[in-house]
Amino acid sequence: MAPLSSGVLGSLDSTSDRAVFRQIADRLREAIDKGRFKEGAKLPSESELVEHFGVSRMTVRNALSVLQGEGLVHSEHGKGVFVRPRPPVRRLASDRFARRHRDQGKSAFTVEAEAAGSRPEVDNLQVKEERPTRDIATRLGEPRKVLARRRRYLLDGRPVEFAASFLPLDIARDTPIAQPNPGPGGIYARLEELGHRLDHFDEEVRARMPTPAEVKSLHLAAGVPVIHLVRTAYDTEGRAVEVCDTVMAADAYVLAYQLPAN
Amino acid sequence: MAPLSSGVLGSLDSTSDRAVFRQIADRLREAIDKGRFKEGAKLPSESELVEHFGVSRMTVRNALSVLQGEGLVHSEHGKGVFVRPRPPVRRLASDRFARRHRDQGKSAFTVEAEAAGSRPEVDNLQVKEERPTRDIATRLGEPRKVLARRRRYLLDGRPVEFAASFLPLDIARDTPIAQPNPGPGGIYARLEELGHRLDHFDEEVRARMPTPAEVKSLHLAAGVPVIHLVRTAYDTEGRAVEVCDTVMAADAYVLAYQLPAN
DNA sequence: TCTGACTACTCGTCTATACGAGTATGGGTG
DNA sequence: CACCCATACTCGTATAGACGAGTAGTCAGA
Repeated sequence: MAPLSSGVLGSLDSTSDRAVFRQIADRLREAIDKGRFKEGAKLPSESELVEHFGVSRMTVRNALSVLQGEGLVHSEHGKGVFVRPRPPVRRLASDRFARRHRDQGKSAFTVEAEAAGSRPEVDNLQVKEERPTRDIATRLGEPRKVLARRRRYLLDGRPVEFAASFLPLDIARDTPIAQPNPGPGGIYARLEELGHRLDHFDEEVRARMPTPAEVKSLHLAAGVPVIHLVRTAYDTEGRAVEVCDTVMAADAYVLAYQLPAN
Repeated sequence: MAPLSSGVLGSLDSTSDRAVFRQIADRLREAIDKGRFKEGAKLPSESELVEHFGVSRMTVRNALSVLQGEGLVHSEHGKGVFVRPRPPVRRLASDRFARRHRDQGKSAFTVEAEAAGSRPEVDNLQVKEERPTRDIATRLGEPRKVLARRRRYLLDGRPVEFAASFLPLDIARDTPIAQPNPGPGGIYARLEELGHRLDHFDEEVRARMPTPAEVKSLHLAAGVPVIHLVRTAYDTEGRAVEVCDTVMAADAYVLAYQLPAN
């Protein structure tokens, strides 16, 4: 075990009443913030930190778990603890569903990802009829059944987003929307062809910690929240024609909106 | 110590290769999800769980820390571990800065909060001139100095949001905007009076775990992310006249946007 | 009646130890 | 040279114990 150069991490203040594991977490955080450990770099191993600070291993692990909870580091079994690299973020512009972007044969996700130099994939495609949840039913005007379209999006092999669209069955049944691939321009183009000219979208944005199922599905590291976005599409008659419920890995996204001032 | 009724929490599957502390966390999570422990209710104490599951205390604590990280529970020293209640959320509508909402004497925050039956407070008011950070300078068109207005918002005594506005000094110096209270309608009303008619806002929304400073300032519980919103205001000449950098407790907010479909 | 001490509970912190499982490396064997 | 395996490192899980500190209730004494 290589000795830890003492300059990189300070030592503890035994007179302080701050808990030892918090002091260790502070020192490591400072070192990361100051660039002494760069993105992706390996932190000293637990046993090195034990020796350096003269504490027990559980205390060191406690300190590291603080940093994990902050999303600063992640650990890899058998390898070490590493500074978590910031993944490239996908910018979602508020006009991404504007009619003028619906002319290509590819989905918005595919077009954007390729423009950004990433390799897009869509996964877990599932289309079926079902009973809506209370929330979805309320938003859609209480249809008895809905068409549900679920899919997972990946960038360069990494899952980043899980989306579920719900449409009243009387609109979507026996249309291209009920097909796995609804065709160029996506389901919004199909809705307009079916006479539901879109007027506007409502989007609700929340952030929270992921459920265990979301951790699994999106391969989320500790300390990464999710952005939960619920979009409702309205036609020109004021009817809600689709609700899209999306859960995104928060470290992979920034949402951009442009709002008029009047 | 009252015995724990065995029906509420299951027992462990010793044949499973799922870690014991994860199984305990699973059982507690299920019990919470099914409403067997309601919001604000006290979970069994650590020693009760130790006895019930026949494991060591550190294993129980490990399980509880999983639930803390998910934002499901919070612990209070000397009292117990409780199901985290969901605070009332504040809905931020995308038209909240529209001109028609700028006629009252009160700030948008105050008006909204009182309409929702909450007691609003503003805190830590600080107005000063300073050198902009790299990011702020870029967004504002590289002014040498800016006027910074910082404040913290509280609802019913709980801090929920921390906001910092930055304006180019050549716009804001020696105007009501440089006063602690800029007057009715806020700084946007003052900007328009000064001839900077507002055209639109750009908003960027991110979510992440809070820094230790944010945890302290917003009194955040473990497992609560923050929403980071950066809004840039543009006048009709296309000039960026203000950047507002806002950090919100994610469990207290939902952002609502309305987008045109064309 | 009020107050303060005592007690019994809560979670917080820390130590010491043990074993298991994943990863990387080097060296020996075929 | 290619492969396998031993080994030594990583982190993951779990035990048992100790003490500290915050909370709340009881009970005795002023």
